[in-house]
Amino acid sequence: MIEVPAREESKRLHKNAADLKTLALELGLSQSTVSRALRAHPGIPATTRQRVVAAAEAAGYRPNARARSLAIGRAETIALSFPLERLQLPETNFVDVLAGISTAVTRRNYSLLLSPFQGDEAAVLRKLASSKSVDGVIITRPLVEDPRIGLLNQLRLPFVVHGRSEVKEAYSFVDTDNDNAFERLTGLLLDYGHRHIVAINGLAQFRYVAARAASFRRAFAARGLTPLPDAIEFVSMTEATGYETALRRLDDPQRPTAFICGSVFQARGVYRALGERGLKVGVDMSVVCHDDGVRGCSAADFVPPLTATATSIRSAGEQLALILIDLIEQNAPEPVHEILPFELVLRDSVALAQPQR
Amino acid sequence: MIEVPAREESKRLHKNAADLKTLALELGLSQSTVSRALRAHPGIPATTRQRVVAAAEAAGYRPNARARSLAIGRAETIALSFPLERLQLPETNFVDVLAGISTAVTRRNYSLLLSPFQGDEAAVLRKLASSKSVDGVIITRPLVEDPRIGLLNQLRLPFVVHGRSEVKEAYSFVDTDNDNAFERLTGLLLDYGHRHIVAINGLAQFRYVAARAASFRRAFAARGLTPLPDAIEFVSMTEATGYETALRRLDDPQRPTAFICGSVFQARGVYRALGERGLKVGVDMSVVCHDDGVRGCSAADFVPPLTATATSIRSAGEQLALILIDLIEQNAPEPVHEILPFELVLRDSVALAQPQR
DNA sequence: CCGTACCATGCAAGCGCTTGCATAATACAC
DNA sequence: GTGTATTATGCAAGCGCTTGCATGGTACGG
Repeated sequence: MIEVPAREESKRLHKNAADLKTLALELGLSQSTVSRALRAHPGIPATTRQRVVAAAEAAGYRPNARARSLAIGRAETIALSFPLERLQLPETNFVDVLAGISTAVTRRNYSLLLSPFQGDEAAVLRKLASSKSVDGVIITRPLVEDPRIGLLNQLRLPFVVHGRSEVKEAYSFVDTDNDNAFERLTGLLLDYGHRHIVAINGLAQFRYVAARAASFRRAFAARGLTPLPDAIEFVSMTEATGYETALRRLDDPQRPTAFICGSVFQARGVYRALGERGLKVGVDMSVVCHDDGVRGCSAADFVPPLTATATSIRSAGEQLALILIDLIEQNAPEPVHEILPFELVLRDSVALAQPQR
Repeated sequence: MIEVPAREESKRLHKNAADLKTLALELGLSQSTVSRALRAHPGIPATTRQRVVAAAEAAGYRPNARARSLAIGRAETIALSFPLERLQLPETNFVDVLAGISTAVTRRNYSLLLSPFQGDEAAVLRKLASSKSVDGVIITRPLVEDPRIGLLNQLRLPFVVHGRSEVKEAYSFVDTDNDNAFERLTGLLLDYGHRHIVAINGLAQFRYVAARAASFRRAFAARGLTPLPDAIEFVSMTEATGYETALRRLDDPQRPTAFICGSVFQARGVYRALGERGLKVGVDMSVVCHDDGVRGCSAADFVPPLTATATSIRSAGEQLALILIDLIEQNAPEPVHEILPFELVLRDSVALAQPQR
């Protein structure tokens, strides 16, 4: 029996036991037992566990995360690596992914470290790996041949990619079904009789852009048709480029009858251009879009409402985090590949193609 | 002289020295010296330092952040506590703050932990404090009487508030100059002859909302006028509420001649409502807005462009992080109060009030 | 050549937690 | 009553770094 001095007793009331040691002392137990009790290790009888848990709660004790992570060799933290610009532009997709990641990370009792970079992402990844500040990392926007995949494999830092790359190495990813979404949108316009369709796509370096371009052509091919050689525009995903591109194509003597946009932002720009040229969406011109936008900047709020393929970017974020944590905890020995479905939401932005003008 | 076995030598080439110990061994120095050299402590001669730094770089060595933070008692990490919804809605302000925080945190060689909550923020803050995962926290959207301030002071967790509260306790904050911005906008409309102005404000529980309401009245008072009793609407900061509120006020027999909005989102809703009622902004009706929006959803892109007060939310974020880190590192013993200026950008959304209808 | 400085480096004790192994205590079988 | 399982708990060695203090070595003035 250990004599607990009265001082200790009063201490318990006054200050939160910040310490495993103090807590153990107060309970008259060893640190090991207390530690194991808190983690519900087998071999600790329920009565002891309850006593310990109650005391910990009363004292407001929580294990020091730094010490714990040093001891167990894991930080129970993952990082999201991203170019800082994705926070500067109104990249709602990114924010949506972030929301999904946050949710899942919290649910699994992990923490999320934000790791923005400007310029040299590889250096940041190297630093994350060698300083062991996180157990794994999520990377986004893979290039067609993305060097980060090789690097991370070599650094042995668990990672998951949002999107796919064409590299031969093994890696886990979560991606939306771009391939079929763009094909579906294109098919829709073709079935409405449109032939001169302009696809406002993203920048060619990204894999998903290539995938979308291919899907576009596939939809034509499936109907025994061929798009015009300059049907696809490879530009950035902003309102401004959507606007400029649309304007340029509208002023072309060969004016298209429909636009497919890669994002709501581009679509917003297209709407603006059409407005300026006095063309009514869904009457004089058809517009569709991949990416439904997020609440408040949503395709549904366009005037007229925009027909679009919607995917839950948020759940992509959740999957990314969950898969990464599984990878870290070895629950998933094999690389995981997940392709999320999309949904086509018909609204009022598509008209039957004019017979001929 | 220590005999370094050949194996060690080859090891150096093959695998990155993950360890202070190994690195020290390779250099024939003690851990202390290597550690101090890397941190550029005084007392380590330059030649030694260079040798050590070179070896560390060659080996790709970076101190284990977990061990370091345990040893120094700091995590060199701060958290941003926020309600998860702020990532779900297109809260561009929030993202802008986040961008600013990210930038500053990175610049100071700290890390940023994202700490979203749903429901009980106090519990999350308590956990952050007791598990010592971060050295400090940024909180946002203070209430008029915000209990978090007392809590954090009591937990002795350094913190900075984005915005102000009315609590008596000491705390550091960064805020925009809401007080004067709303007054300026109101004054502008009054000077254009408007008298029946509706202010679409935020929810009353937030301190900045109260501040804006007061400024609104102050502008009237400064001209010997009084706003109508129901001039101020306390609603949420979304497009939908902007729309609904505007519609309701437009259909009121006492139709206002001008609207002031608390955010671009509300303003977007107002524009939509006006469109539906066939009213032309800047001709039949005047609209101004506090908050310039961010690129791509900016007041400048409205049709017609929206007159607004602009503040750099991003630099608010930077200040928040910098101040917090100073607080943590004791560079700022006193609470810091920073009020950021705004700028009034005149565009085309304001007309002279009709003589009388 | 000695004493005092000062310089360059090392020793070892933490930081607070986890965990393999050991140990005391109890239960059970015979 | 003895031997063996089983149970409940403790010991102590880390995890990899920092840092106060100690130490051996060199420089320098007298």
